[in-house]
Formats: sequence, structure tokens, C-alpha cells
Amino acid sequence: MSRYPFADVEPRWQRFWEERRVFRTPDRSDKPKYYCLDMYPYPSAAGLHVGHIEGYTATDIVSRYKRMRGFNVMHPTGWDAFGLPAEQYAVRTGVHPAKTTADNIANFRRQMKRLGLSYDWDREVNTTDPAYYRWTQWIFLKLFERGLAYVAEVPVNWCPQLGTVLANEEIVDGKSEVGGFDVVRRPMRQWVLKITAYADRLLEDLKLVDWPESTLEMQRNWIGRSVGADVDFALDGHPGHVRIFTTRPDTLFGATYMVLAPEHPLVDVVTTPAQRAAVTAYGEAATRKSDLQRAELTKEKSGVFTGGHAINPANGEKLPVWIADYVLMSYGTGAIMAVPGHDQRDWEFARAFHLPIREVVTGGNVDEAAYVDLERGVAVNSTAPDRSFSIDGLEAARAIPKITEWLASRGQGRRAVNYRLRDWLFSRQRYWGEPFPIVWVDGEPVALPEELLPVRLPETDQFRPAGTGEKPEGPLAALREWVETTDPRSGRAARRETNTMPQWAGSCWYYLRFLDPENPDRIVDPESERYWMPVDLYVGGAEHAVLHLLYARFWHKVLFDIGVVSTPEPFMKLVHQGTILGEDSQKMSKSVGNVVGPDEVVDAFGADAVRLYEMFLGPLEASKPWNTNSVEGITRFLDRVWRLYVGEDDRLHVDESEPPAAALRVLHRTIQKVTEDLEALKFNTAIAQMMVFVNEATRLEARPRPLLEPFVLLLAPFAPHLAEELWRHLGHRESLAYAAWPAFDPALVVEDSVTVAVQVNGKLRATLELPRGVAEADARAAALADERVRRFVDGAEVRKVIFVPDKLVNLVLGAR
RNA sequence: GCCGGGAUGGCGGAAUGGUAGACGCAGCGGACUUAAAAUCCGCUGGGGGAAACCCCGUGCAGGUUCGAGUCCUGCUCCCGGCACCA
Repeated sequence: MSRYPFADVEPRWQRFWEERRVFRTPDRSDKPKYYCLDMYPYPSAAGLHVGHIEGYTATDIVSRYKRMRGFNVMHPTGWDAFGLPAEQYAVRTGVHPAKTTADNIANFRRQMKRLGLSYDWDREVNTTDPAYYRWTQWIFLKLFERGLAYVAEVPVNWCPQLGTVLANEEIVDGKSEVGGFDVVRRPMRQWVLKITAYADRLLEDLKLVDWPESTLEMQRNWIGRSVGADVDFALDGHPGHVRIFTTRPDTLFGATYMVLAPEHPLVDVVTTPAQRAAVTAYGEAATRKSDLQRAELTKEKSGVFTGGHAINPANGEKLPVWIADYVLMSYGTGAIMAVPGHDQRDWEFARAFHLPIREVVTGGNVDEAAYVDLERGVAVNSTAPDRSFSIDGLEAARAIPKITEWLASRGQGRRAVNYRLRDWLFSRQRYWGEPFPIVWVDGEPVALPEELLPVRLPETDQFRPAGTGEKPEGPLAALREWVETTDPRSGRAARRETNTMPQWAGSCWYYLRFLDPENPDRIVDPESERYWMPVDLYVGGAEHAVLHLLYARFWHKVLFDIGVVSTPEPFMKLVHQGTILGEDSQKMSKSVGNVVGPDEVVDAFGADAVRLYEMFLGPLEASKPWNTNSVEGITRFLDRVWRLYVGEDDRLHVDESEPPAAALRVLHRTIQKVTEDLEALKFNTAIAQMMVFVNEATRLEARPRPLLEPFVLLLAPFAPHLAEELWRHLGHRESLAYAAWPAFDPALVVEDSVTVAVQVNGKLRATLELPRGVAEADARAAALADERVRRFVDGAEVRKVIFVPDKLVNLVLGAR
């Protein structure tokens, strides 16, 4: 029995596509454009895994389909090749990360080509290539020029084992995301990007994109915009005031104490001599704690009274000032007014330290729990002592603006907006990253001129972090000849910045470089940018829902502001492919031993089978387990397709007969279904319909060309090697990559007769074959004539008939 | 705790408020074969029945509707994210 000879066919077509540069994309064209982008991979030593294949196959199918629909399709890939694993490997083995990276890239490229992915390989980019990172550095200069990159002494997450600082997002459960090492907080001089300056636009412009709701929500939460008021509380016995942020200024009369973050600068001022020792001890303990340790203690509120007091601006009351680590220095002003009656955290703290709780909003019982409902309840006990002001009787929606205006008029407060989003910690004490285009002159950072870019990563064979535990520095700091330089503008002695950029940097703008990868003079040609942007479809893992996707949007908006890009958002439609689990429904992992590798399955079943199988598994977005048995099912399908066209003698046995009408209808329904499903990215149901077609076609005695030739084109995006081979067998000289997608005849997708469901009181009792377009009266008569229906009607009055044309007759009976 | 998504046969899954289970896997039966594999054909949610057919069935409990897997209310469990953000 002949089978699809994938081992022969697939490499042959891969060579054909490569040698003829079939998927080379012109920079511009009269055709409409379609930009179809994958999240490019980090080329790990492990090679591609079956999870990568899922997303890459999906975009490949869409790209091939769009080409056949007449689009000029941009479908590139490249390598996010800076990063920790190669550097960690270098520390262990001494093998230079550039070598490791090059080897891994070669392996990834080989594996991707084996899958028949139709990338334009002439547009490949590599973030570690100086010709690429030159432009990453260029963007940094633009950020620096605009005051969006600054140096700050900030408490950072220092990972001693990795010898580097990590962003909050790179820490999972208090451990480093890479390696799972301990992380401690420590103040350090760092580069920081002012992403908070774009918080509002990053939030607002989420309206412009077609993204999964869960991802939009995660970004909104990450940005965490909240509107409220800043309120100033005078210090008792000291000049100046402490400023707090609150979203509930309407509860100001309910404040019974205040809390400063332990690191707050006013702690020293307000602390009384009697409390100083306790305050200092608490503060020192808090700064030493890692975030994990702080989080672990959330169940028990802790804190210390400073001995000092502040004055409530609303009623002149003296409020005790405490410090507690449930107030974070990094959010708002690092200080709060505590309203235990109407805030859960304050309530717990007040309970623990026997502080008074006062009700200022009706509706709950503040002795039992904080009452935080914003919708219900009105203000009480909220009148100024001189009766000049009151919000009593008002619900929160009215009370908040009223008291905010009152405070503003007295210079004691103002409306304020705060974000959870923090500025982006942008430097790493690493070797394998982009060097900063910065030199230090007299303790000030100075931008290098653009003409001197790229600042190349210097050669070394020492990859261990330099410096000491107290003053950690990256490996570059040890390279004296490189570090010591002169400021090219002033000629004065200078030291190079020895930190490098984080891995996110290169991936913030790679989608732009694909459009013009060789350009030595500009980051991207403006005309190409205007033609291709934005990305029409972006597919990648949900793990990038906030980090990469937020950082890239930020840089894009900066580039928009300086006129480099023409669209406010880079990625119009975003889809996350689901995780491919192991055969045991567990996450694939080496330690569990359930990892399935692409090479082994392509060896065993061929690229087309693996592509088709992953798409047939279920919806693209869903997580689903791998099942090798089912791959064999797909192999059977491809073999059936092969035998439909090619006989035992290995020759085409398609004939020139007229296809039967019924078979032609199945073909046209299949064209319709596959087309619609491709537009909706529903690959699994498209494949199911192709199976239906093949089952029907297999039943026929003849092998009519008018039936079988269009089907090859439908199959082509999914199983391109098999389709090209059949297309050639059918006598075509050219690749089908740009053949016109078949159209369906609307008259041929409907049957002459329809199956009408007959219900009695909503329960299915019979189905009838009736002519399409049957009139209600006729359908009703046919239904009532049916024995199976009559039995249930049994002389009862038919009170009502629901008729859905060509679908259903529902006979509703009166009570008997 | 909060936010988002989900739960359908033995398994992966399919179903604009209108015949639940398309398609595939696994299983069973048949054809071909000396035999097996491969291939082709058929059956395959549960229960009852000799059959015609009947009853039950989409996580649980209600509701809306002529009609609910689909819409609404309240739960349970699973997955992802956030986690003292004032």
C-alpha cells in the first residue's frame, strides 16, 4: 500500500524553496501587505520544542494562506540571543557565549527549515550582532536625550549566585526566574527607564488593539491606574508636612493614625528619642528583608510607633505616626493615612496594636470588619469642627470630589493619579548583553555620539561578575583597557558604563528591523515602515503578556514621538498559543522525562504530519496534551490524500472525469469551511473538514481532476510539502506558493433537500428530509403526518408552531 | 483574597439559542490475506428493549425560553495572572 513518501519529498521541496528564494518578500509592492509575526525564539541549547512548533506552524499557515490570497506577506524570524543561559554556561565552561549562541542558532535554523516554515531568511536578525545592537543602543540614546533614561540609587533585587540585579518581573516567588536562586534587596546605582511617563498612554491605547481579554486585563492591572487625592498632614511640633495618597479622601475624617514606610525620609524627623531605638531596629530589619520575606509576613501585621504625631487637616486631630512595612516606599508617597474602619489592612493593623476604629461610612459594622463598599453607604461623622464643611449624607461618588475640592481650596490636598507601574530597571551586571553607549565623566553620565555606535562588546574570557559582594559590578568592569577611555567630545578622561542592557532590550523593536534588516544608515526606512506597520498578527506565548509586550509598546510609543514609526501601537492582533503538555498532561520537562523533541517526531512522521497534528489537536489558544497515537492518525490522513492522487505504480491516477454533483458540493463546502476557519484561526476544524472531503473522495470510483486539483490548494498551507508534490504531479511547473486560493460557488454549498428536526414540546421526535425552502404549512403537515410525531401529539390541540426555515418544526401542544 | 479563562463520551475535541458528541484516537465487528501488518467497510455516550423505539445525559443547584452545552443567578473544582499598590 503506497504511502506519502515524506522522507524523500520534504527535503526536496525545502531545497526548492530555499534555492529559488520562493519566500523572499519584496520591500514594497502594489499588493496589500500582511505582516505575520512570531515571537522570535531565544536560541537555547535544547533546541526547538514542540511548543514552539505550534505557534510557528500557525503563523506559517496564515502566511501561506495570505500569499495565495494575493497579499504581500512579511513573515520573518530571528534570534533573541543575548541572555543569561549562554552566559551561565560560559561561567561554568569558559566557552564564549558568542560561540554557544552561534551553535544554537544554527541548530534552531536547521530545525525550523525542516518544518517547512516559509520565513524570508534574507531578513533574519540577531540581537547580538553589532549591526543590530547598534540600533538598540541608538534607541537608548534617544531615551537618554529625552530624559527617559536616568541613573538612580535604588533598592534592587540582587542575586548573588547570578551576580546580577533582576527586575521585579524576573523574580518568581522570591527566587530568580532563571536558576531559582535567592534574591536580596540592596541599594545600587542603576539605569532606569521612565516607563511611568507613558503609563496613561500605555493604558489608553489598549483600546486600539485586538488582543485577548486576559492579556489586556493583565496589562491594565500591571499599570494599575488609580485616581484619588494627595493630602498633606502637618507634623506636630515640626515644620513641614507628610503627604499621603488615598483613593478614599471621603474617609479622611475616619483617619485614626498614620503610617510611613520604614524607609520614608520623615521617619527620622518625627521619631522621638524614646522610640528611636525601636524605630531604627525595625527599619533595619525591613530593609534587609527580601520581598519574599516581607510577603511571608503579610499574615501578621508588624510596625512600630515613632512617638511623633501629625495633624488631620480636616478636623485638626492629632494622629500617632507609625512605621510599618505594609506601607511601601515605592508606591504613592510612601505614607498613608490609616482609616481602619474602611480599609482592610488598616483594620488589621489597628486591631493588632489596639488603635481606635471610627465609622465614617454607614452600612457595615466596623467593630467586626472594615466596610469598604464604594457603591452603598453614605458618609457620617464627617463634618469639620467649625461646621464650615461637611460631606455627611453623601455617597462616595459625590463625597470624593467634594472633599477633594475643599482640600484643594485650602491648599491641603489635590486630585492625584497613581500607578502601580514602576520605572523599568534597565541595567544588568552581566557580560552577554548590549553595552550602554555611555561614558562617565566626573561622575556624570555622558552620551556617546551616534557616529561612534555600535559600542562593541569587548572580548574577554572572564565571565564571572567582578567587584565584591558589597560593591558588585559586571564582568566588563574588570576590563581596564576597555573601561578607561576619553570623552570623545571634551577629550577628558572617562570610564565606560560597565553594566549591560537586559534581555528585553533587543526584543523591544526587532519587528521593525525585519522591514529593513541591512540598512546601515537608519533603524528602518520610513517608507517601508509606513507600508508594513503595524503587525497584523502576532503569535506567541502568554508568558509575555506583560513584560515583553509592555516594554515593546513603551519603546514603540517613544519611537512614534520622535517620528521613527507611524502607528501608535505595534501589534494589532495578538494570539497566544496554548501550551503543549506531555503525554501525561503534565508540563513537559526534562526532569519528568515527558519531553517530545521535534527532530524525533519529524524523523518518524515527517514535517507535514507534525504540523497538521499540532493544528488538529484543538484550538490554538488551548493547552493540550501531546499524543503520539494521534500523530499516527494524521499520518493515515496524509497517506489517504496521497493515494487519492498517486497509484501503486507511483504515477498520477487523477482522471478527467466529471465529478458527481454530491462530491462537488462537498468540495465547495470544504473550500468555504477551510477559508472561513483560516480567517478565524480555527485550524482544527478546517482540518476536520478536509478529512470529511478526503473520506468522501475516497469513496468515488473515479479520480476527477476538477475535484482533486482545488483540494491540493486548500491543503497547501497546512501540509505544504505534500501539496507541492501533488501539484507537480498534476502537471504544474511552478510552486503553488502563490497560486490563487480557490473560490467556492455559493450555489454549490447548499443541498437541494434539508433535514428538518421535528420537536413536540421542545423534544426531538423525528427528523424529516424536506426540499430546501419548504413552506411552513408544508413542513407542519409533513411533521403531523409522521408516525413518530403523531404518537406524541395524539389528538391534542397544537397550540403553537415554531418554525425555523430549513431547520426545525416545534409543535407546542395545549394541555390535554 | 482579587482579576481573567475553563469544565461536553474511554481520550483530544465539534456545535450563529434550534437534531449534543462533527473530525480524529482508542475499542469492537466484517472484507482482503495461508496468517499477520497495512488497507477498505461498518458499529461505538449511558440505561432499557427481540425490535420498532423509549428514558437519561454537556461540573452542581435553580431560573429565563416553545426550545439551553450555549443566556441569567448562586455554588464546586481546575488552569493562568496579581498579591499589603493605600
